[in-house]
Amino acid sequence: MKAEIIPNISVDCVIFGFDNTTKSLNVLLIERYLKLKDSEIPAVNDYVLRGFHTLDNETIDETANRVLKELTGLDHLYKKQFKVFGDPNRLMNEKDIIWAQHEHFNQRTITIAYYILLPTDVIQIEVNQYKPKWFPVNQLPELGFDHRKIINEAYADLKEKVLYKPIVFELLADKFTIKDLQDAYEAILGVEIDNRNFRRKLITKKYIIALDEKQVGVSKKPSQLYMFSKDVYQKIYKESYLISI
Amino acid sequence: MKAEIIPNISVDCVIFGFDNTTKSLNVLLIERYLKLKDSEIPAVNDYVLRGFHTLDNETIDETANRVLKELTGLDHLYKKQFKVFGDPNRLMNEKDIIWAQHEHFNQRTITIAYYILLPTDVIQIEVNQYKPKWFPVNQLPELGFDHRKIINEAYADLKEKVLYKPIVFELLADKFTIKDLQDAYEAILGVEIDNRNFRRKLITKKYIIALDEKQVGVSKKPSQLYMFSKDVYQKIYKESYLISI
DNA sequence: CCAAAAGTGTTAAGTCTACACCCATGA
DNA sequence: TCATGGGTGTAGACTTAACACTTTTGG
Repeated sequence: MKAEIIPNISVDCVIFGFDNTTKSLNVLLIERYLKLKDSEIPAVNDYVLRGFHTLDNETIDETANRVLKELTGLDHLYKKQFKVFGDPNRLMNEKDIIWAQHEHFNQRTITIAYYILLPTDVIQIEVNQYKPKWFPVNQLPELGFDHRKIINEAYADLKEKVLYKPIVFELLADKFTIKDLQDAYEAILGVEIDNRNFRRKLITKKYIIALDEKQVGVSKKPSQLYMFSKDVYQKIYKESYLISI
Repeated sequence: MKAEIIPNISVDCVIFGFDNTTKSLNVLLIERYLKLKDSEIPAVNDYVLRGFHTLDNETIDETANRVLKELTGLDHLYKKQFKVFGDPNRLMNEKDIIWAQHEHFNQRTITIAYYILLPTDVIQIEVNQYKPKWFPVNQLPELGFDHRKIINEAYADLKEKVLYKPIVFELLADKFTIKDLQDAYEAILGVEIDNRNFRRKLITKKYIIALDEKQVGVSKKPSQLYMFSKDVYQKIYKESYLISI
């Protein structure tokens, strides 16, 4: 029995990648391109998030995993289901309608949106059949459907969560420097952070563990590498009820 | 053109009410009862959350509003869409199957879950046709479908959010005492809070405003009433980036 | 020896924790 | 005048913010 597509339920993934070199928080997008035969200029030519319709025998998380596997080749990425976009008119601008006719989907679809965190360099986008491209979250191209809204809401959620959950680490390699951490926070929050205070604060944390290793291949003083211990973190933060409204 | 039900998409609402008298965080549930003609004992007799299927011309939020209007008579309650429950086998235990046959819904349904915050005493449950009942969140009755799971996840989300967002106030009347606030936090978090430190901390906040009013009708020293100013809160917290992981 | 980024210290202000008694009121 | 819960103060530990220079390294 082959699994059937559920036509009105989809999953869209906002893949955030932190680029350590440019210190930029990026979003992975694929092109949406359509040229009708009677026209010179393309009828649709913009970017969208990758998404799939859910199959009738899979969970929502599994749908998200399929999207991720296809686009990144990876399993087990950090992913957060953050909101449903279900406005009846969400796919109703001109290009979306042209596209929907061409792709033969028509009825109202609600989409369950996830965001995903990873360091950009763990995936090789060149070899992917969908030709995905990274765009800085603050310089997005023209976007199809309601995907600009989805990305903006994902980003807002990320900005909030990053302040009180240890999710920055998902944007970095397993071994990172304190500067990397700071760069990631600065890129996400769009603020400058005092380097001395930041180091002091973070190095004191028990779950940020100095390794017996330094950076290699840099033409300057190589910096100390650290790792994040989820286990230690969870032990410490089992119950800490600091009300900080 | 009459709006049609979307058969595979529903909205379920976890209505949390804080009862100031018993100092208990409660959940509003309705009974699910079914007696088949050939049997003495009811085939189904448990409690569930109230939910509706989404109509094809309404947003998800509007579906949630319909649920709330019906169950509480109120609009404009604080509501948070927190998670989608879409496991293909989520309605597959014995009673759920009997119930589904009886109610003529069968196919896989995904439900978009909200939680709602209000003070229990703003609604009169006795007059409602569905005979809803409050249950302390820590003493839930037997629950149908996957609603125990939904409630538990709603509660977990609430516990987390209450620490860094000003949502406790949604559980209290517009005018409240500092003790009320403390009781609400204690009920939600299941901890005891030092009264002196709590008062000091909260009274200092600019957005917690002392009124020219005291409690009336209490047979002891009447306490000072306060209100929460959302405006002041938002002005203060426009951008405060304290990383507290 | 130079360029580049890593790494470091101090002070003052503010916040958190722990702890126990007096006070104002209505009955 | 009493019972009840409202309301208060302090000291020590800790955390934060603001601020600029020295050190280490590879090339």
